[in-house]
Amino acid sequence: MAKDEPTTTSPQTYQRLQNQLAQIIAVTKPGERLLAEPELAKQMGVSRATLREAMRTFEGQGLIRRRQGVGTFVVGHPQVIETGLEVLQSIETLAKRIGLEVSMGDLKISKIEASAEQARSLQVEVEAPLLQVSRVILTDDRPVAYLVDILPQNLLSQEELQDGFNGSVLDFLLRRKQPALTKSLTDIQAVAASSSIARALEIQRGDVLLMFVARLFAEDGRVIDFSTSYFLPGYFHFQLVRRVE
Amino acid sequence: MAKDEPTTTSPQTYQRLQNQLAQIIAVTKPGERLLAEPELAKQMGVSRATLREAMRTFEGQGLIRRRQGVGTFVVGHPQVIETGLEVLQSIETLAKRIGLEVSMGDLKISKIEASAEQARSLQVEVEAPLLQVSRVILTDDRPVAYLVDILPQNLLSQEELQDGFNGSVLDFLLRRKQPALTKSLTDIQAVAASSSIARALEIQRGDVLLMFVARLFAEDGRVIDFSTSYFLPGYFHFQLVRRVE
DNA sequence: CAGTGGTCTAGACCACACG
DNA sequence: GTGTGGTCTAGACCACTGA
Repeated sequence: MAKDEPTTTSPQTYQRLQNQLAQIIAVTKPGERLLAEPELAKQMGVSRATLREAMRTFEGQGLIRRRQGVGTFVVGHPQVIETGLEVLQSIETLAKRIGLEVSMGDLKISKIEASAEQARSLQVEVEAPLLQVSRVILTDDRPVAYLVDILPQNLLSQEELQDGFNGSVLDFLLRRKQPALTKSLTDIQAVAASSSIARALEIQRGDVLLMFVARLFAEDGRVIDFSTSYFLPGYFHFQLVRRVE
Repeated sequence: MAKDEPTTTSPQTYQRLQNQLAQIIAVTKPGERLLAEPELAKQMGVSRATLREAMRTFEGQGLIRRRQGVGTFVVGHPQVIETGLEVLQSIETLAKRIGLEVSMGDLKISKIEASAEQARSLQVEVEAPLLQVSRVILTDDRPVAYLVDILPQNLLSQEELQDGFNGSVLDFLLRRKQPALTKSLTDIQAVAASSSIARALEIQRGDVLLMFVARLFAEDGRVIDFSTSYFLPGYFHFQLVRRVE
């Protein structure tokens, strides 16, 4: 194991704190609340800022969940959504396959005009009419993914989405069979949560997220859907077989 | 585009700051230094803590680079290493293919004993002798990836690595042809940089990183190498074709 | 050595959830 | 209202770099 080799004489305060916090979290039952930050900071003999810094780690691992106006809670070990990346599947399909219950929250469907980037990705003109579908995936009342689909309005009207829409644009398109889909070209990145996404996922701004940016292609080569997906670490295991040649 | 809809009356200070900072960075030539933090904070009328918070974004995007004891510098737009994920290739090979110069820094080769996790991943006994090879990839003197390979000592001795070793364990194994490699099973995650990794990559603790955890398999099914790779966002574009079925 | 970023403090005010 | 987490301040000290 690679060790931290501090060139300083004593460990940083936040590292000491992290150990103490790990203890506290370990002995706290899932669902229970931690002491309020000012109180906890006082007990541990540090300022609130330092305490919060130490807490970031655990928030990032999904071990605690902080809710403004309510408190900080210990989270039980969640069930992980494990999947290969070779085949494009909706989160809903994935979850169903492993017997995990997921629900959708915060569904927003809005008409927008193509920005320069969107126009390029979707192979349409700038300011072309687009439909934007955004939603949050929850498991056990916990937001774990934030998904945004953007597609030309002529491919999917707001009205069509009313009946039998489970939230997944992909599932909807697959069920409709028209146009026929072939593949998705996905870009994989790591990003820090912006304020709006942090709010949607009930995490802190700056927290780490895995992001997929994908273009979905039809048989005729058209781009049908431009999607951006944000995943909380710890709740998903994306795997991939890479060939050696 | 989804807008931030602040329920509050005025935007947060750090958001205003980010706009101002974006301006400053835009008009500063790559390689030039920004004003010192206390000075900059004073000019912008905020505390240093708030300024630093606003700077995190740009650090994460690789637009600025902070070096303790030296200063904060504007970074020119780097060349992106773009690649599909289907085929396992070393960073060195990738870079060469697109004509990008990379160098290796901070090479460490050490003998360790298998931890429980490592033993499981490599299919060996706990405390079995392992070789750990860690290194940093630099382009243009900028650390962009931190790579750790762990493999059984009987597969690769410290001595063997002396001659013609470019840093890539994968390239070395491929060149040796024995044992024959078949595939890599890779797990994709997003993580926050720990103190030690932040130091190696010259970023801030907590900054966002893309992480690959991979097991490399030989023809006979043995696990030859257990590797962990950390990538700075902005310097790599990992792409993937996902099948629809 | 002087000047930089890295960390920490004590305190304050705000936005939010809930009764 | 009360109590929570979210943000911000002014100041301090430390660790690091390079002259």
